[in-house]
Amino acid sequence: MSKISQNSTPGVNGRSVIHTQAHASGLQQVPQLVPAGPGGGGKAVPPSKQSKKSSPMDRNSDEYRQRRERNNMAVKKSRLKSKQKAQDTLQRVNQLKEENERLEAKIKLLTKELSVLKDLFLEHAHNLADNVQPSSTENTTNSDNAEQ
Amino acid sequence: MSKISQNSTPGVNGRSVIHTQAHASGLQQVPQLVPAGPGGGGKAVPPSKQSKKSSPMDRNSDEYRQRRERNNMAVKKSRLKSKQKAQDTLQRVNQLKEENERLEAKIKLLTKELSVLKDLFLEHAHNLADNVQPSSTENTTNSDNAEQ
DNA sequence: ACACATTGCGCAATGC
DNA sequence: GGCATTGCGCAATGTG
Repeated sequence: MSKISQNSTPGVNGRSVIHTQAHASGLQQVPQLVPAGPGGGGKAVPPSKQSKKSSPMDRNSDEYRQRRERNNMAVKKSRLKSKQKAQDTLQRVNQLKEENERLEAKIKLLTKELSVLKDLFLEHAHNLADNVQPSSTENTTNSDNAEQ
Repeated sequence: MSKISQNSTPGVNGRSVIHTQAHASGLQQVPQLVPAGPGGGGKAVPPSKQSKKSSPMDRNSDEYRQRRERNNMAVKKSRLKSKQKAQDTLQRVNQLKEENERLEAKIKLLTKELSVLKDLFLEHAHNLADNVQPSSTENTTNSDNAEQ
């Protein structure tokens, strides 16, 4: 399933995306294209409000580019980590399932052992009862266990 | 290696992003903005090569936009599902952990019970060996059962 | 050919 | 100011 892709070019400084703002609230109007030409100044903030601090953050600036690249790395890292964790969790499930089975088996064994011993015990009691005197305390010495 | 498309198109009014293509590879190129009004002359594909089948798929076309929107929905859905699954898995872990503890407790109990019974038997054996008859010191013949 | 599903990736907002 | 997370859209690819 799925493969990966070739990565971004290392040394190449690839300005690529324009991505007009449209984030945050999902919807957005104002097409607002930022010419952002190579030498073009990023001074194209819409008249609505050029808030955002006080600088539209030129998408050309080296600093911007650097920040982006760094963030991209961080994102990649974070996602990798996340994926790893998910996988670990999945593994943990299997592990627990296995252990569960083990325990269940052990319980079964112990239960059986117990049952045998109890039976022996009962038998013995009966013998005693038959041999010795039929006292009045040995009659309903029954204790059956019914586990689920 | 590397290459593929590269075009740009305006984000146009209702739409949101511009995204000057740069996927798959570290391409770049000037943002090539095109006014691209609603019906605007979007034809902005650079002369480099409009390979890709035979249609650069205008980012303005309604069809393109429709496809995008649909895909966005699908993506959202898929991610939600994925997240849900992850959460379920996490829950499963807790569930299993709980059950594990339960089982472990049960084992402890059974083990103890077994031990008691065994001791009882041992005592008996001793009595027999010593030839001691069951005088009237039977008091530990008590059976306590406390299972759940 | 076609529609939806997945997935890698970059951007931007936000958390810390 | 900086990395970490997260929602989101795009495009490539997978699947039926």
